[in-house]
Amino acid sequence: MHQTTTFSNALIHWYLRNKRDLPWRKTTNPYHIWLSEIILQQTRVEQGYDYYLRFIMQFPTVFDLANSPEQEVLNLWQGLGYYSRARNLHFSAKYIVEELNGVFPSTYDEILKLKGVGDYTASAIASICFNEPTAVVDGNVYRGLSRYFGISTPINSTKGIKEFKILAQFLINHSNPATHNQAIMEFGARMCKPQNPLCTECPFNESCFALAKNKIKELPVKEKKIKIKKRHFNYLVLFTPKNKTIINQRIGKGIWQNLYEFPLIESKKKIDEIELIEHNTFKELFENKNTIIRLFNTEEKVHKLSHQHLYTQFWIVKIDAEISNTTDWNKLEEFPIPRLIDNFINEIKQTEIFSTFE
DNA sequence: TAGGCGTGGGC
DNA sequence: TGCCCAAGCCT
Repeated sequence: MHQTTTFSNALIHWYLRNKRDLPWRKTTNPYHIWLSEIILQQTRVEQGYDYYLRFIMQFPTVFDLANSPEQEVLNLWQGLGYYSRARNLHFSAKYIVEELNGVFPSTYDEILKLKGVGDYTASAIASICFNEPTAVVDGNVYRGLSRYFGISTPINSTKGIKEFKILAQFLINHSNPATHNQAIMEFGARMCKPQNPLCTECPFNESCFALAKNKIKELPVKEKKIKIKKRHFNYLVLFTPKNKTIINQRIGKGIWQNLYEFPLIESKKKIDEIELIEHNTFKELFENKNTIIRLFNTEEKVHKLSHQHLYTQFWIVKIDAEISNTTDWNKLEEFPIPRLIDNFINEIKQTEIFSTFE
């Protein structure tokens, strides 16, 4: 017990002198901490920082979040990725308001029931906001513990997940779990980094297993590599005489659920204009219409997701008459759209294709 | 349970 | 360039 207290005290001592000044570290409001934790899942601080400030601004309380339409939440989340986080955030806000009278749950077990909240996030909120001594185990903690103690159990195996949780729980400082948890994560993020950790200035460098055995680069161990799927996307980008286009919402499972995009034709491989206009989706939209088609990008634009590479062609389709179910080009910003589409829109707005309609 | 789910930065 | 990684969770 003495040893573990020493470990935590050294950690906290380092943290108090080296921690970054971050907005979510100035509050213990569970709603705010919850927002920050969801935003920061699999996301760097620098990337999530502005999103956090905008969410606090636009949805100051859980009631504001619960009472907004999902589309507004997704719109604010746009560009951050892993959009199920935003959908679950909104779902859980409604649950808190409707089932819990707007009172944020105050124990690990109750917090864990929120959709989108797993072991890590429940531990973080319970410790930071309610002083419950439940240890957080995120990527930083896996790395720090596996290196310092020399644990080579794969961190993404069932066995490893259990093992590291038990160790982290053993090490936690019961008199100050909030600071301990934030300290061990900050330590992994800033000192025991994945590449080029700062071992020479590390407070644990005299007793670190990985440093002593020269195994910094081998730890932590992660098993399996994901297989990248290749897909070919063809977007039909309509321009009508009155500056309208068509966008659809993605429904069902898969990527970008509930976000919007141009009409999509997916193909097994790269296709040309002949194959495009023979496709049913194209016919349903434009058969018997006067169309002028032009491929916007001669090289397929490759958009890389964590599990898929999207080889994308944007087809400009101009017609000479208005049709139904269109959206004004100037109102696209009201819809949540994936980065790939957003990038394209910003690009085309700078071309003569767009300016001829202005 | 293993696979699916975004985006951006670092080397 | 290609690969790894980032305050994970859901099904």
